[in-house]
Amino acid sequence: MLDIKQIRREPERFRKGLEAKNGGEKLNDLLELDQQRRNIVTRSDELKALRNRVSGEIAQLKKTKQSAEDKIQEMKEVGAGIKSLDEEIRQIEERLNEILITLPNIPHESVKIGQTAEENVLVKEWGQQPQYDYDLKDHLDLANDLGILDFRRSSKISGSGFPLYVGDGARLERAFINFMLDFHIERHGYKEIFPPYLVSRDSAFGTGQLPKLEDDMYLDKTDDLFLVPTAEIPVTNIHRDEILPENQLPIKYVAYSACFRREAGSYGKDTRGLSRVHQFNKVEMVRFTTPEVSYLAHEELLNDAEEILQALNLHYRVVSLCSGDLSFAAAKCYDIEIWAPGSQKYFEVSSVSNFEDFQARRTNIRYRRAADGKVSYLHTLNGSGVATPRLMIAFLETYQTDEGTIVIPEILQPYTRFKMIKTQSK
RNA sequence: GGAGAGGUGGCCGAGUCGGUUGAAGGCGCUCGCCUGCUAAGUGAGUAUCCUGGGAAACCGGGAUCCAGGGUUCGAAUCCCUGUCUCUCCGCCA
Repeated sequence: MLDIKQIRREPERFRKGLEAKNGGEKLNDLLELDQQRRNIVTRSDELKALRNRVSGEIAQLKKTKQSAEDKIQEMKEVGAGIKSLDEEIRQIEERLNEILITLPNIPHESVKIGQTAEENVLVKEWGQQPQYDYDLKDHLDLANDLGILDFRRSSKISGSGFPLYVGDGARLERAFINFMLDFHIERHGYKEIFPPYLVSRDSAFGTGQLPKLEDDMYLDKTDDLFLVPTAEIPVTNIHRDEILPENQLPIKYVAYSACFRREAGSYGKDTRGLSRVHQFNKVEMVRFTTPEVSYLAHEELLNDAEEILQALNLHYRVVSLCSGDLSFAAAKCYDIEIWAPGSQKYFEVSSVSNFEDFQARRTNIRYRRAADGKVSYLHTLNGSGVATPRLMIAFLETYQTDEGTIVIPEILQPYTRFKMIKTQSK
């Protein structure tokens, strides 16, 4: 959520920012409502001040057994006036809020202005596309032939888009998760969180999934709970409505969670095998920082995610999203795209975002500055570190042999407990 | 799922028959004083949000005692609904 006071102060800056993000033209309405609201609040507050004063007088009169009838009558009218003004305020605030909660965050100054993903900026590449002297399979053929992934049967269980890992495939998936968690905990100093997978409407609103992405989440209508599309939601909401002392910052959490996404309206796009699924596993890093250091933290976060792929020796590139491709809540975002040699494509495995105070405002997470004791909103950031399905794609395709088996790199072997994946016995 | 108890400031905890209670008291914390260090003692301060004024320090007004409604001139205090926590019973991985 954007700050109405800042908008009031520098409307043109916000107008530009919102336009860069293909955001609405509702700024004038917003400012008009804001002005109306403040006028009426002033009138209501004046009446309340009067009522408070006279009520005190009434109390005194009653104490000394004098009649207060005329004052009580007078205050009845004042009370009615307050009630109607407050009702007006309520209605204005409702309309104001409706606009405010749908305005996206505005991009950081370092973000390129652009419309679509076409205009994203390549920031760096790590390693290079590996070369092979034999024909490559894509991950789905590999996995089918090895018997480590069974979409035919999972569709029987749940429908399309739900992976069923089998045997060494299941173990490899679990190895990824544990490897990544340990890596971030031990090398990058994150605290591990194991969060709930169902979250309330408030929580999903807080991180910015609601109201825009309601249709992309699975909803338990009976209890009005959403299955998490990312651990970002529960983990960020850990500190909702809190004021943290500055010396506790930065806070660095890492969480594994299953993630659930309906992927509504994405038919036929990237749908082969694991590239786009309704349920997947992801290790997510979340940081809470002071505003001063959040962009430093953003770079660190990117680095933390990259190191996973470096440790696994997988080629990737990093792009900085242009303004139009940024998510609703993000001020800046890097995507890490991993190379899948069998598919001859890059796949997004991680999104590393700085939300500045946008989520903090929605979730009401603040901190108390050490210097002067003042309270302000902190900054939240998060990054996937990383999502497994596309990691699996790149991994299988990169480490395939000419016999269709998969070689496990040494660093992962303590987790898999095997060095190679061969065809599973049925 | 059934029955009951309860949600007050950073924490504990008091709030009488509704009336200067943003809220006693204590702890903690901050600044100062004092005692050669520590402990003890002592003085002051110690919520957030909205709004008006001011460059700012700050000053004025309003709101907030889980949330939302209601009763009332006036509610932390009464009524209703929701929500969360705890206890007991049932059920269950």
